[in-house]
Amino acid sequence: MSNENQLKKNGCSPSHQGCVSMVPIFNHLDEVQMEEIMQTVQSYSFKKGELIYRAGDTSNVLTIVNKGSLRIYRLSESGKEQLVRVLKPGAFTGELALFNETVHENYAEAMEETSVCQITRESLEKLLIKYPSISLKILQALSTRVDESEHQATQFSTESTEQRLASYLVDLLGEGNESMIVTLPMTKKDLASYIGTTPETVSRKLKELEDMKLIKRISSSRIKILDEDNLLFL
Amino acid sequence: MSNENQLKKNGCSPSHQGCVSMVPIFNHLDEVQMEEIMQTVQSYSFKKGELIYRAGDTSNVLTIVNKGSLRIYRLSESGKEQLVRVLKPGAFTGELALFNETVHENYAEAMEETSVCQITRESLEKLLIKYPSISLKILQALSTRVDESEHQATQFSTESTEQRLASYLVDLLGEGNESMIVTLPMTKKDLASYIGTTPETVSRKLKELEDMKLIKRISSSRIKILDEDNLLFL
DNA sequence: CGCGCTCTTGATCAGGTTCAACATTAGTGG
DNA sequence: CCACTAATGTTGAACCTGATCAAGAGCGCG
Repeated sequence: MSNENQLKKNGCSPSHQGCVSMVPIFNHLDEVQMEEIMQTVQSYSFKKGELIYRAGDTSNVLTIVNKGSLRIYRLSESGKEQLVRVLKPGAFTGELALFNETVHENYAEAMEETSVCQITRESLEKLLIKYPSISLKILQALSTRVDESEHQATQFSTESTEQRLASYLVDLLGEGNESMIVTLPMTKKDLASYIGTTPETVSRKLKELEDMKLIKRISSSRIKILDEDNLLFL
Repeated sequence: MSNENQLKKNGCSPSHQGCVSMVPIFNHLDEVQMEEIMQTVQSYSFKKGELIYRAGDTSNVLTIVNKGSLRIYRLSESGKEQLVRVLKPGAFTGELALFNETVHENYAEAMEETSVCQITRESLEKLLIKYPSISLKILQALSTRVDESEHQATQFSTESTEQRLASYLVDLLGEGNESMIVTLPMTKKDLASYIGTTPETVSRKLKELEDMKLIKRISSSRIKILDEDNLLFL
């Protein structure tokens, strides 16, 4: 982590307790155990656009998002940027450099005012030995991420841009969203990067989907899904 | 796992010990511990083309390749197949269904006569609690896989087919291969699927690379790398 | 030996990128 | 709070990479 970005460094004070109890990899523990974990994590804040780490950095901490959101992106050999995922509160990153004692391969950037907790390799290893249930939670999270990432790679190589955009919108909708309205959680530029295309194409394809009466654009970032079935059926 | 595919089922007999001791997630343990693990795994064999599991199957085992190789592939929503990776001895699969208690999202198929060891969720959880170092090994392996998979997704979305093919060849070469000759570990058809293109395009691009004097085709599956630097520089 | 594959090569076609111009939005400072 | 600037977003036109279709060659396997 770049030192100039460490705006605030403080032990997790009681007022921050809510944060750790929200974290999926810890939230099965009881209050006493939670308190123990609080002692071992450090809390930091980042302003919009600041990097938590960059590719090539060494690191011995796991970073857990507390509030705000992080943009995880990669640069390809030829220098093009690809948005890999967006981390919301409760999600973590940095596991590659941590567990393999290597460098980061991606970049983590604050998308807004964001606070994170970090736990060092030593502390985490102690916790994993003391509470093996935590490793199961991390194993769960990582195998889900492998799945998501392979799914994304498969989509890139087998489906059209239109299909990828459509299924992204349906994913955003989730289960049981009565309003059928989704709010894009990122700029169109980032969305384009995420689904592996250009902003121009996103713009055109959204218009096409609207012309086909599959969606309706409410505002620049809000879209109403009119025909979920046919969106997936493209 | 499909029952009809369980050709051979036997506890790991001493003659199979070599197999488990080769497995990266266990090979840091001593002989006594290794013996304990042997008791908990089951060994199976599969003939070429047989499926170890398919998408949609539930499962409570982790599958570790012993001998031979497995083809892990996915089907996209539109039914197209994509080769996700090839497992060689020591590698494992099935972690998604195992740790998340959900179904498999991909298919595992024997590429040749292949033997695997399987360990159940219950046995594995007991081992993880008893030997936390095993979870660290699995966490390492999974975070490496997340990285590889994200790297692949990034290549799909940011690099040309030619670049992907070239960097695949360089990856195959690895470090310090004096002969500069790589042997394709799969058919051109699978290679095409793996790098996200068609067999026709693979054929054409290989020819282009040869015309550019970057590679030289020795035989159908053996290729000599003539200019590693410029292959990556494309 | 011959039937299936995979593999190669050619010709055509379409989806998506790129470049350029303009519109819109968001961010900044007076 | 408005005005100005920079960045994002939209639309059009030309171009190009790579997919598709088709036909033939090579290869492995029963």
